[in-house]
Order: sequence, then C-alpha cells, then structure tokens
Amino acid sequence: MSAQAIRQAAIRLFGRQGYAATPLSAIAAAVGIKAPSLYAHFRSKEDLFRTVFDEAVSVELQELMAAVTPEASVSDGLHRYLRETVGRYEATTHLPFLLRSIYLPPPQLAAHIRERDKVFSAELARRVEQALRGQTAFLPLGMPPDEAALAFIGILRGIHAELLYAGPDAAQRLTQALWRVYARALRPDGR
Amino acid sequence: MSAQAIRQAAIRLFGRQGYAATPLSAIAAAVGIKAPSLYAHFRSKEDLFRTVFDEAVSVELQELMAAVTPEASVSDGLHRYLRETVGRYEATTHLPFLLRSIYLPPPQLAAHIRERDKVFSAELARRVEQALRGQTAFLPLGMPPDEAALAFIGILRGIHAELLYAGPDAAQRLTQALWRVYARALRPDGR
DNA sequence: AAAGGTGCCTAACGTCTGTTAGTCTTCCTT
DNA sequence: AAGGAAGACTAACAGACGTTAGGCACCTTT
Repeated sequence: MSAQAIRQAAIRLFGRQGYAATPLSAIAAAVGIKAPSLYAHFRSKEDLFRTVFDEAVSVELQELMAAVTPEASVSDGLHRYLRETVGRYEATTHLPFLLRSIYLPPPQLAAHIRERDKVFSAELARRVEQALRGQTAFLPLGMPPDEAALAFIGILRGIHAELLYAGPDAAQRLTQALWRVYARALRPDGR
Repeated sequence: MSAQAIRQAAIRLFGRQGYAATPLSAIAAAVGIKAPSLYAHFRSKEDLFRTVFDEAVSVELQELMAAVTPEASVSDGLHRYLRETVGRYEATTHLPFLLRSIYLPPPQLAAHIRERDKVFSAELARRVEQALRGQTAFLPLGMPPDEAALAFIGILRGIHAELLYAGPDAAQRLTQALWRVYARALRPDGR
C-alpha cells in the first residue's frame, strides 16, 4: 500500500538532491511516517535505491520503444524522442532521477547502475541505427549510418546535460537548434 | 607551502567522488596530515570547496581564451577547443572537478557555483558567436550565427556528458562524429 | 473468539564526520 | 638568545545518519 508511496518519494528526492544528500528520514517524512518504519518495506537504503532505479529504467525503456519504432520515419521517431525527453523531464520524476543516477552514480551503487544501464543503452543504439537505416529506403543519407547514429546519441547527451544544467526551457531551445543541425547534415545534398 | 598540496588533493578527490562523498580526512590523508590540521589553512570544508572551485573556473577560462581567439578560424578555434576539452579531461584534475560541480552541484554550494559559472558561460557564448561571425567574412554560413552558436554549445554539452558517462575514449569518438555533423550543417551548400 | 501477520511507533546504538580546544615543536625574526 | 607566529598533533564534542530491538494497534484468517 504505502510501499508505492515510498518508491515515489524516493525517486523524487533522490532525483532532486542525489542519493548521498537524501537521508531516509526525508523520504519517510514525505510519506508521513518515521525513518525506521521504512524497514518494514525495504531491507536497506541501497535496496530501496536499486528497486526504484530498476523501475525507472524499465519505464524509460518503454518510452523509448513507444517513440522509436521500426516503422516510424526519422523525424517521427528520433526527433519525437528528443522532444518528449525534454517534456518528460519536468512532467515525470523518473527521468531527472535516471539522468542524475546514470551520469554521476553514487560510488557504492555504480556497478549495479552500470549493469542495468547497459541494457538501455544497447537498446537505444540499436533502435537509432535501425531508424536511420530505414530512412535510406526512402532517401539516401548524407553520411554513413553508424556515424549518424553516434552523432544522434551525442546530441541526446547534449540535451541531457542541458536539462541537468539549465532545465527544460533552455533544453527545448537547444533541442530545436541541434535537430536543425542534425537534419541538415543528414541530407545527401545539404539541400 | 602545503596549502597548495591541499588544494590539489581536494580538486582531485572532489572531482572523483563528489563533495559529499569526500570526507576531510581523505583530503588530509592524501597530503599526509590529520583532518584537524586542515583548519590551519581553511576555515571550513565549504570554504575549501569555494577556493578550489574559483581556481578551477579561472584555469578553464584561460584555456578557453587561449583556444578560441577572435583571429582563429572556426575549425582552428571551436574544433580545437572541443578536442582539447577531451584531452584535458584525463590530463588535468580541474576539468573533471569542474564538470561534476557544475552539472550536479552540492545543494548548499549551488548558489556560489552558479554565480561563478555565469561568468564562464557568458564568455563562452560570446566567443563562440564571435568566431562564427568571423567565419562569414570568408564563407557565408548555412544557418543563422546565433542558432549555430547555440548548437555548438549543445555539442559541447554532449561531449561533457559523454566524458562523465563513458570517459575520454568514447568522448573522442563522439567528438569526431559530432564535429563532422556540425561542419556539414554549417556549409551554405551542404557540399 | 483466538491467533497471527502487517505496519507503524519510540528508544537506542554505533559509526562517521565536521569542527573546536589546547598543546607541542619548528623556524624565522628581532 | 628570546619571542612569536606557523603548522602540525591528540582529545573530544556534537550532530547526522543508517540500522536494530522491542512493543503496540489493527485487520484478516481460522
């Protein structure tokens, strides 16, 4: 019952302040109980983190699969995923938490995080390249698909960093500029 | 004498493990003294952080000014700064420290960090746009300079994120791919 | 109605960490 | 040679934090 509320509060607070800077007492207070009561639901602070991290990864994985499908065109798929990423950063709690955890993990949990993240990263890379190769069925690319895929992931990282650094508004402007650069570079004749 | 050694150790450890996860005893041990002895040189842990952060900002500012001069061409200036950023990430201690502090600051120090970083960000934006406008003296741009400047900063952020996420080797490959995309988008005819 | 589990509480422990107080040695200055 | 600052030490405190122990109320099951 309240285990769900605890997970939500943990994601929100870990995402905002980081793992080390979030005491269990803060999570407990957010759901209206005392810190020791958390131990009726989780074995330890690390256990709580692992639980919510795995949950957040699987949510983001579903978002990715919904946005970037093999059938969608590049602008319907890749561009949409970029825009939705920015939107989800303020609309959800799992994305801020995820970005923070992945880019600067708490040392003791780094191994677990890296392991789970590999699944997501591999799926991301696979889908991006798939989307780009699908594109060439209609229109040849101005550059090799593997290089274009690498650059897309770099652009996604730039948007991640801007989200962490300056928030969704700045990241939205950046997304526009980066996508225009990217789309222009993909055209075989540069238009 | 040893105040310098303390600053170096602090930058290295804060950069590797973060502010909260680095006890003063670790910094003291790194220079061969005990934790309370640090108070002969600094008023508090926060004071130590502020000192080394300001130092790191000023070092990076000088690097920027050396790489991106008004006279240099876009590829001599902007491209060089990207490549040197990746190189400095493993060759120096101040850049890992700086990226970590700026993207995910310790809450109590966020105000100070943001304030000092504004100076650097403003100078960065100014120089990038200057370099791009200088470019049009030789060759017109394929897109508006302010948009191209924004995209460049986004690309720099992508490289920052990749440095944090995967380290210098992956970041170097990413830099190549992103610069090729960027340079292609800048050409008036796309070549 | 009895029994047992669930979920919360308070009290408390042990550890870690930033910080202060007080002392001793070393070295430069006068 | 005397004096004093610099810079290190040990001892100790106070607070925060994760965690455990033990107990109490409520609800479901039998």
